[in-house]
Amino acid sequence: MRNAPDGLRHALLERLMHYYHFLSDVTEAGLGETVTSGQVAELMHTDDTLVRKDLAAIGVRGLPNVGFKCAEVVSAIRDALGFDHPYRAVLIGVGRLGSAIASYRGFSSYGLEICGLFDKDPVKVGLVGGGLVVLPVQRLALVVAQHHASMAIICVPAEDAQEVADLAVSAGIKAIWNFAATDLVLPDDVFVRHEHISVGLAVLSYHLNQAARGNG
Amino acid sequence: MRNAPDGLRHALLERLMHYYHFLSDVTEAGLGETVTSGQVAELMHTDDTLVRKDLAAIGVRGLPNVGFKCAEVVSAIRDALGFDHPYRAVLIGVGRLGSAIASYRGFSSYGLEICGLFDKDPVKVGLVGGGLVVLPVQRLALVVAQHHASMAIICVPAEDAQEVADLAVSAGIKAIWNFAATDLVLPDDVFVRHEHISVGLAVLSYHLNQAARGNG
DNA sequence: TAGATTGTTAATCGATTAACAATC
DNA sequence: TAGATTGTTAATCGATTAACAATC
Repeated sequence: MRNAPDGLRHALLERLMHYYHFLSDVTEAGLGETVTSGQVAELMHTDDTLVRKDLAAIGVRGLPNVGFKCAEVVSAIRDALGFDHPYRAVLIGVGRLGSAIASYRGFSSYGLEICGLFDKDPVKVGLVGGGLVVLPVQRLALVVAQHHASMAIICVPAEDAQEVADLAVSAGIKAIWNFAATDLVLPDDVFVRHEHISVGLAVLSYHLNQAARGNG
Repeated sequence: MRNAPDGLRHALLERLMHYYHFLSDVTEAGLGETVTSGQVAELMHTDDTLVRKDLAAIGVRGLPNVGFKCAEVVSAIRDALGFDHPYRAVLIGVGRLGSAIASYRGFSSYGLEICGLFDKDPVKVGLVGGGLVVLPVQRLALVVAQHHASMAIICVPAEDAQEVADLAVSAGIKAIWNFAATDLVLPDDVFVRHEHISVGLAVLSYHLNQAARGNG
C-alpha cells in the first residue's frame, strides 16, 4: 500500500485541482481568456512564483506581459491528472453515503465511470441507484472482469471494509477509494486513497479550540 | 478566510489523527498498554523519529526501553485537538449527502454535536433525520443563537453554497465545513474547511494513469 | 550489565519565496 | 519605449531524517 504518489507530490495535485476549478469557472463565465499568476495566487492566498512553478511543472508556458491562457492551463491539468483517460470503478456498500456517491453526476468529467453497485444486504440488491442495479457482492469479480474496472469505491461499515477490500483486490482491482472509517492492509501494488471524515473534523475542532483559547 | 491553521500544521494534524485511530484500536483490542515509536512508524510507513517528534510536539514523553503509553498518547491527542471541548453545528442542505452526514453517529466522540438541520425545500422541512426535525433556513439565525452553534456544515448544491454561507456567517458562525463543490468567499475571521471530493479523484486518476504509463 | 528505546542535536532534503534578467 | 509579467537562479525556510548520548 503506497500512500505517497511518486512524480507529482500530493500538495501539488491539490493545488492543481484548485487552479483547475478556478480556471474552469473563469472560462465558463467568459471572464477573459487569460489570467496572470498573480491573479491566481491572490485567490488562493499564495505566491505568484509558486503558481508559475506549478504550471511549469506540467509543461505550461505563459506569455510575458500577458499571463496564461485559461483554456491551455485547464487542458494541461486534465492531461497531467489523466482526466481524459477514463477508468471504471465498482462501488461497494449502498448505504446512505454509498448511494449519495453513486448518484453524484460530476465524476465523468474527471474520467471516472461507476460500472457496478454492490451490497451484501439482500434487501438492497435489486434497487436502482444512479442508473445501475445493485448486485450481490458475489458477482463482484465477474463485473470487474467484464468492465475492466480498475478501482473499488468502498462505502461499507468499518467492520466490513477489510473483507470487501480483499475481495476487490482478488478480483483484480488496482486502486481503492476508501470511505470506511478504518485503515486497510493491502498489497503494495494496490493504491489506496483514504477519505476519512475525521481528518476534517480534527482540523475544525483544533481551530475552534485555538480560537476559544485566544490563539485563533 | 484562512486556510492554513497556525500552531500545529495541517500535515501534523493529519498524522495525529492517524496515530489516534491506530492507538484507539490497540487500546480497545487490549493488544498492550504501550507501543514504541518504531511500531507506529512501521504501520504508517514513516520514520520512528518523526513519530517521537510529533508526540513531543503535543507534550507526550515516552519511556526509554519501553515506548509510549497508548492511553496517555490518546488523551494527549484528544487534548491537543480539543475533542473534549464540545461544540455545536448546524447542517444546511438535507439531500443525500446531507442526510448521510446528519445520521453519522461518530461525531460526538470528536466533540461535534449537530444541533439543527435546515433546508430551503418545503418538501424536506418537517422530515426527521438523526433525531432532528428539518427546519426552514429562515430559522437558522435563531437556532444558531439558541444553541451557541459555532459551525455550519454546508451540503447544499454548489450554486446555493455562497448564499447559505453568507447567511450562516451573518448568524454568527465562525467555522464552515463545506461539502459543496465550490469555493466560498468569506471574511478573514471565518475558518473554512473545504471537503472537495475531486481532490481524492484527482489523486486516484493521476495514480491510475501513472500506473498505466508504466511509472506506477 | 547489555539491550532497547527514547529525546535531542545536527545534517539533509525539498519546497517555498525572493530577486532579477528576459520577453512581449 | 515603458511597463507588466514571465521563467529561472539563488536564498530561505521548514520539515524530515540521521546520529548518538541518555535512560531505563
